[in-house]
Amino acid sequence: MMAIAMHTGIQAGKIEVILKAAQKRLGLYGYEKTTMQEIAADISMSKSSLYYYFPDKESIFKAVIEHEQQEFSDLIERRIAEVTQADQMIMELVELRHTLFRKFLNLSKFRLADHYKMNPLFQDLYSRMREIETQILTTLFIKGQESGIFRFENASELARLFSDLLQGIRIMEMRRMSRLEMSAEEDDRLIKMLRAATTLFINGLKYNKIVLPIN
Amino acid sequence: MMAIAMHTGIQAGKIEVILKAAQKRLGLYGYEKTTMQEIAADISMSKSSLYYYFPDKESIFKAVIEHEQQEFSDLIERRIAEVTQADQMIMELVELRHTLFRKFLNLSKFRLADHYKMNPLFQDLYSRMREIETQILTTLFIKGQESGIFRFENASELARLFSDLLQGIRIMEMRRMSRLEMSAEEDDRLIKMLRAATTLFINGLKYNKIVLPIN
DNA sequence: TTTGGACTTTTTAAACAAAATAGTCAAAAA
DNA sequence: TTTTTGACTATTTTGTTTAAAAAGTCCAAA
Repeated sequence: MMAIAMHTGIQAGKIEVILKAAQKRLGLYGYEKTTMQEIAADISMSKSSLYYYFPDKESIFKAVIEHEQQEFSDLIERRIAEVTQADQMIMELVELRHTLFRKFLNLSKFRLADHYKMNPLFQDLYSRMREIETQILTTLFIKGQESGIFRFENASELARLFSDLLQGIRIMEMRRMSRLEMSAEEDDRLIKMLRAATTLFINGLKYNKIVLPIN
Repeated sequence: MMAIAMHTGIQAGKIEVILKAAQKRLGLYGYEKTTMQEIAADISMSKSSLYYYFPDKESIFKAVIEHEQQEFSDLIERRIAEVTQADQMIMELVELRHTLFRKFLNLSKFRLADHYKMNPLFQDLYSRMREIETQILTTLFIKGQESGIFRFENASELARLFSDLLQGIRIMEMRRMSRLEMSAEEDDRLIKMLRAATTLFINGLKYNKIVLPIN
């Protein structure tokens, strides 16, 4: 989005209008059930005009999701700065991450059935988000280690393990759910599971005297 | 298999021959790529004869897998009896479970891509296996609690959390793998991750003074 | 620089035919 | 009476064709 705007000198206003319309359609019908025609009609434009601002359909939705993602990263950074202890920061991260998870679930109608064969587009963005998460976790683990509350080797491996483990809980819990949506109770249950796992994980790290056998 | 044998008085010998042939084909080509014709040909029988011993294709493969499953349960029981401490038993369970996981992976060519849309048949058996695992874990957690090393509430919820978490690690790790098989290094990495998670989990339980917020 | 109408190309959907496979049955063999 | 088989039917999968929908292009006009 920025790249396009920069090398062609297109006004950002129109782009935002397009993205907003795309986001709305994405939330209501999902990627595949939204046509360029419809987006154009929503904002009283011709389809061709969309192609003036974006090279293809994918780019539009990519921009929409990247925007969400950026907002998340910023939020995390701000919130985490408010806390000083590593273990509290980790817990905070888990909470925020879950909020985003729920949001994405609504946003693009991620059902678990779609989850795997999700458009490569989403796959990419999704995995990038997990990279960001792992990155943040790594720094938090190191912070905890430096302040003397955690003991372990290889922070990034540990971060990945933790991230996988949380993702695993999400997937497992979703498999048990009614296929089409997540109820408030199911959501509540999921976040409780995540909290419990996090508590245990952090506790395990705190009092652990042995070197973990990863790598 | 037993049910059929019982109410019709069929000799068990033939049934075992069929199951052995089916198991071989299952390992080589998987469920969908194995035809009744082929199984029959392998043991110089006509297809119709298979239907004398089994009501349908599914039943044959169901019997094959149930057999594996039973062997696993028995093995677990024997091995666990050899250890006295709950935490060691849990670790032992994780190791054995991984062995079975690897075996199934080969046996029925479970790729992660198939994993979700796996035949309902396997879905059932698979989830039953996880039930067994959770059951065993529950008793082990209670045992640990009684001997005073663990502190928590609701053992069965805890067991499910742990079981999910391990399954999640498996899934996540497999997603990163080369699609068609699991190499020795990948297998090694996976079991190390599982061990690390288990160690942390157990440690978290051991020194945990807080009540976990599940339920 | 931006837009829209006419156009081409690619993807998806539907309908149908052909092939492969699961499953049935009655008669023959053991 | 139990077991086996070949000939049969039913169901599922695969492939092909065609029509429709949607993506994407291009150029002249605003």
